[in-house]
Amino acid sequence: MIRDQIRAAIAHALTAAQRSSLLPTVDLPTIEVLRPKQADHGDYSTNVAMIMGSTLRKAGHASNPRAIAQLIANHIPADGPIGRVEIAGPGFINIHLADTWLQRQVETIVQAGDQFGNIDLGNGAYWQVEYLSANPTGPVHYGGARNAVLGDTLANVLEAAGYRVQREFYVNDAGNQFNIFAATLYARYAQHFGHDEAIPADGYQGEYMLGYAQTLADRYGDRFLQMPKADAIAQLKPLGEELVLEALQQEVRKLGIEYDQWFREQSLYDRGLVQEVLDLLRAKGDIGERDGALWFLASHYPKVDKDEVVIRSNGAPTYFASDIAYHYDKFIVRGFDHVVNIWGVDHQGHVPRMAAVMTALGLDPARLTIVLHGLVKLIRNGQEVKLSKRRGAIITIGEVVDEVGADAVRFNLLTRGPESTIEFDLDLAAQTSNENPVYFVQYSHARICSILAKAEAEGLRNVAVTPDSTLLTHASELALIRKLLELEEQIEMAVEKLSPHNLTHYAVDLAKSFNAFYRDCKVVDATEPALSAARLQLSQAARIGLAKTLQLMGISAPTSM
RNA sequence: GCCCCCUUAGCGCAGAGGAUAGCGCAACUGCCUUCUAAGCAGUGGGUCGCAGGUUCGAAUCCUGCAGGGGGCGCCA
Repeated sequence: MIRDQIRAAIAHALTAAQRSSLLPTVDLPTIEVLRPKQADHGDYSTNVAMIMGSTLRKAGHASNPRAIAQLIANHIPADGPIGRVEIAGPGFINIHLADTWLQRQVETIVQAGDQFGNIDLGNGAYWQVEYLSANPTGPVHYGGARNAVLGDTLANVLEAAGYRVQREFYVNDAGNQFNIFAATLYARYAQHFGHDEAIPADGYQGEYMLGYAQTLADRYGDRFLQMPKADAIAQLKPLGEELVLEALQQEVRKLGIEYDQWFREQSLYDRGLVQEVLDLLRAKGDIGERDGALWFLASHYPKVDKDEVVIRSNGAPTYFASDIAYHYDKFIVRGFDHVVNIWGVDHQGHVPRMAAVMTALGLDPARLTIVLHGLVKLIRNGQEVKLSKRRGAIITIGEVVDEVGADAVRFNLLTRGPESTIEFDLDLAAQTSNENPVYFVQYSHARICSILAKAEAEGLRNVAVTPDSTLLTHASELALIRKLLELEEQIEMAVEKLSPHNLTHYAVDLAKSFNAFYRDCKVVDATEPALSAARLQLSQAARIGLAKTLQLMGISAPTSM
C-alpha cells in the first residue's frame, strides 16, 4: 500500500538522519502517516517531527519541530510515489505524490481489473462472519436487512483484504420459540382441514403461517391428523423448519446474499456437544447450582455482574447453553482464527457474557468481535411502521426489496455507522431520484460504460499504440487517479473498524471525481487519438474502481441507465 | 438505580489526536444543437449538546452534567 511505502520512506529518512549525526539517537516514535484535509497540504503528511520534538526536548536536545522536520525531509528520497516534500505549519512534513508515478498507476489499475483494491491484511487468516441468525419461525422482518447487509458486506471486504471468510447463518431451532412455532404450525395445519384447533396463546399470529400449512397440506395431505398430536408436532417440526429456511434463503437471495453454511442449533445437542462443553466448564469450576438450576458463573469474569442460567430448574437448557457450545465449535472444532457476530443492539447485554465464555473456554476474547448495530425504523407516509413478529404484522426483507430494489436497500442501510439508528423512508427510497445516492454512483458507472461504448463504435479503442499515460496532466485527471488509489485504504479502514459505511461515502466521492473529469476532459475525440487513448484507459480504470466498490457493497454496476 | 450507544449546518449523516470541520438533501443563482442533465458550477448556512481536564495541538481522549435511544428474564 502507498501509505506503507511512505511510512517506510520516512522511517528510512529518520535513521539516515540519525546515522549522519544530524539527529540525536533516541528511540523512534511510531510514524503516523496522515491524510491531510486540504489538498495543498499534500497527499500524505506526518507529524513525526513534532513528536520527536517533544521527545528531544525532554532529553535536553535541540527540539524545534520545523528544524527536525527539515532534517527528516532532506533524507526522504524523492522516488517512486513520492514527489515534492514540504515542511509546513508547526512541523508537519507534507508529501505530494509524483505526477509521473500517478500516471503510471492507471495502467496498473486496468491490469489488476477486478482484483484492484485488494490488499493483504488478512494473510489468509480464516474468519467467520455470522449474520442475520434467527429462530426459523417465519420470514425475517425488515430490520434484519441491516444485519444481513452489514454482515455480507463485511464478509466481502474481508475477502478483499486477504482473509478466508465463511458466511454463516445460525438457525435457532432448539429453543422454546421453535416449539411454539411447531405447535402453531400444527394448529394452522389442522384448521386447514377444518378442525377446530386453536393457536397456542403465545403462538405465531402471522398470516405466513397459513402459507406453510397450505404447503404442508399440499405435500403431505392430512396424514399428520391421523396420529397423536404430540407425534404430529414432532414430525411437523423439521418439515416446517425446511419450509422456513427455504423461504429465508429466497428472501436473502433478493439481497444478493448466499451463505456458506446454515448451522443448526439442534445439531449441537444431537452431537452431544452442549453436554460435553458444560461438563468441561463444570470441571473448571465455572458452573454452579442455585435454586435448582445450573448457572454459568459469568460474574467471575471482568465486566460481568450476573451469572447466567444454562440449565433451567425444569432440566431444559437455555439458549445460552448452546451458544457456549456453538462458540466452542467455531473456535475449537472448526478452528476459525477470528469470528465476527453481527447482532442488533437489543442483544448488547449478551456481549460481556460472551467474552467471559471465551475466557472460560481458554480462548482469547479478542478473537471474537461482536458488531452491534442500531435498529431500523421503517417510515411510510411519514409514519413509523411498527414491526412485531409475534403479532404477525411484519414487513419482510423481501417485501421491502420488492418495493424499492435491492441496490437502494443495501446502499441506504450501509451509509451510516452501525451504532446509529436508521430511519428508512420507503417513499423516498422508492424514488429513483437524487435522494438516492446509489443512483448517483450507478449513473456514473453507466456513463463511463457509455463513453467506452462510444469509443468502441468510433474505433478509438483499437489504437495500436499503448496509451501514453503521461498525457494525463489535467488537474481533474490527476485528482481522479488519486481518488482511485484511495480504494485500498478504504478497504483497510472498513476492516480495521469492522464497519463498511465508509465505502458508500467513497463511492460517491469517486463518482464525483469521475464526473469532474468528464466535465473537464473530452474523452472521445477523433482529432486527438493519443490523448483519447490515455483518457479511455483512465475511464476504464475509473469504471473498475467504481464497479469494485459497488461489488464490495453487493450493489449492481449497470452498464446503462 | 446500574450498564452501553448517540448528540456536528434547517433535515439526514461523514469525520484514523493534527493545520481553514466536510458530504448529501432542502434553499437560492446559473448551465442541455456538445462523450448520458439520474449531471455540473456557484451562494448562503456551525458556540461540533453543556462544563471542566489531559496535550505543543481535542469534534476526536478522560471526568461530570443534560437530552434521546437501548439493555439489565430459569426469553432469544
